[in-house]
Amino acid sequence: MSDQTAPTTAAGEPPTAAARGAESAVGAAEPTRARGEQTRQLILETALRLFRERGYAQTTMRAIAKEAGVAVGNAYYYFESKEHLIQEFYRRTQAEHLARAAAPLAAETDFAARLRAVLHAGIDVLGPSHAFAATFFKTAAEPTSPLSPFSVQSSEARSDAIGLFSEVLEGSRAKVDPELRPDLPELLWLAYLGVILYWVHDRSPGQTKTRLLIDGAVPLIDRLVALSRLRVLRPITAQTMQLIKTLRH
Amino acid sequence: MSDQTAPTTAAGEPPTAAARGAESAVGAAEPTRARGEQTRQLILETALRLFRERGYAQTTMRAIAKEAGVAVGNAYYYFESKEHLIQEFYRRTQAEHLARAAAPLAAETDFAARLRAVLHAGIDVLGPSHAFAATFFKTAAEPTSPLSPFSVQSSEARSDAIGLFSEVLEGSRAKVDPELRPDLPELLWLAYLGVILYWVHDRSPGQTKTRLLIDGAVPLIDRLVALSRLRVLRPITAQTMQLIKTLRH
DNA sequence: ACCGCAACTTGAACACGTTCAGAAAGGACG
DNA sequence: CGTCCTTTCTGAACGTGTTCAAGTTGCGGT
Repeated sequence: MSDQTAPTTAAGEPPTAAARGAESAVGAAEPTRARGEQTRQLILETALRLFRERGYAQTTMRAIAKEAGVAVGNAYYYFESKEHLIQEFYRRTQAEHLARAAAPLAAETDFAARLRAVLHAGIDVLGPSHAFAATFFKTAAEPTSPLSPFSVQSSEARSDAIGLFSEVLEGSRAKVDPELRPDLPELLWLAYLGVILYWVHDRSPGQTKTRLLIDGAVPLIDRLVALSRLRVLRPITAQTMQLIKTLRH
Repeated sequence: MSDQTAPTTAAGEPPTAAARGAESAVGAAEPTRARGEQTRQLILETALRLFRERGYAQTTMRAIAKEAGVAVGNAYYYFESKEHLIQEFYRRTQAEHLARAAAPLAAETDFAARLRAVLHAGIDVLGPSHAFAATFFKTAAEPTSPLSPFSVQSSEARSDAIGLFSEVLEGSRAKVDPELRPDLPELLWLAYLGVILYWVHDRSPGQTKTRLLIDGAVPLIDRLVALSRLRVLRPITAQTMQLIKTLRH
């Protein structure tokens, strides 16, 4: 990205921006990404850095703008609100989670081991951000927020995540009650949300307790899944599945 | 402040304030309740009314003060922050929950029926506030918030709530694995928190789905509790209890 | 009556997230 | 070049929660 024989349209700057093209008309409120792509990135990078350095609440929009060398209003041109800067954080976190989970998923076939690896990978990624992430995860808990994992806006991220747990299941040699199987990935995702919820509240140094939670819960889930085919438990399994179907939208 | 014949001490105003007395020195940051008790009540009543009428976010501190006929600063003399007004809402809700649960608990001895009644009573109390309660329950999800159900500040409310579920269990003729029994009330309370979490996100009219959740989950819990004594499940029970003990502070 | 002190009350001022009317900066077309 | 239009950018201004130095009030002691 340093040479100057850059062809046709190039000013030689946006190397990544080349990979645009397929601007799917999802129809969100975002400005049609073009010249300002660089500015957008600059603001985003600055914001995330400051969040990490000072915490979310302690980072003012004015500080972000100043540090990025733009006016406050400009930040609002690219991001609807301070919260929407977080959304980008989620996106990155999610992407890295997928990336880190890839290796163990390729290597392992045992269901419990796969699940355990994916859960740990998630916390691995989140880990360094615990201090500031915890303070805004509350926003995600608000039902009306677009950041809620159940919201329409995050449906893409959600299905990505659920897809990850689908792969956990499919790549394994676990035997699962056929009635349970189609819904299990979503349940595992819910369990993952539970882990995150615990992680957010986890005050132990290095959040080691969350690790214990994962290591403790995975065998239980594994056994429960196996037992779901047992005669004594079949009715409970069926009943549970029935309830879940009722409660889902 | 208009007439001048004001006699010695009496303006004839504080009839309720007479019932003070036992000012237990808990030593919180609250101002020593005395003359201002009336003002405090006035502000609180006004605030809760406005919350209900306009919603939490739409109610400004200025509006509360104006409506109550005091200065903004005065509201902050009695309540540390806008959020602390919510805390009072919790307290009342909790008290009414206890009150409403009393009757069914006195009448019923079946564990499932008792649990079901208590859960429904909770939602009964919360019901009318769904519109505005949902918007600030997020605050409770924040780990650092004093409103968090896990915080030190709400330990009294917490133990009250857990006590309610203790009574659910003790007043029943349920047979429970002795290893599980001492911790079951807390687990039931956690389940109740889960119900509330669902309720907050419940968009169905009248939150009927939450009712379905209760009616569906109670039999499952009931059966699970019963099964906990079963041979096949004993190891799982034990393992689960072990995990929970590890994870608790 | 007066003093002194603590309880209470005030409203201007602060910092923050957000909005908005308007500049600047490109670029396409003549 | 000039004209027009869209994209990008600006900073003052608004409404909010919260703070604070300064006032007022009521009461016990003299």
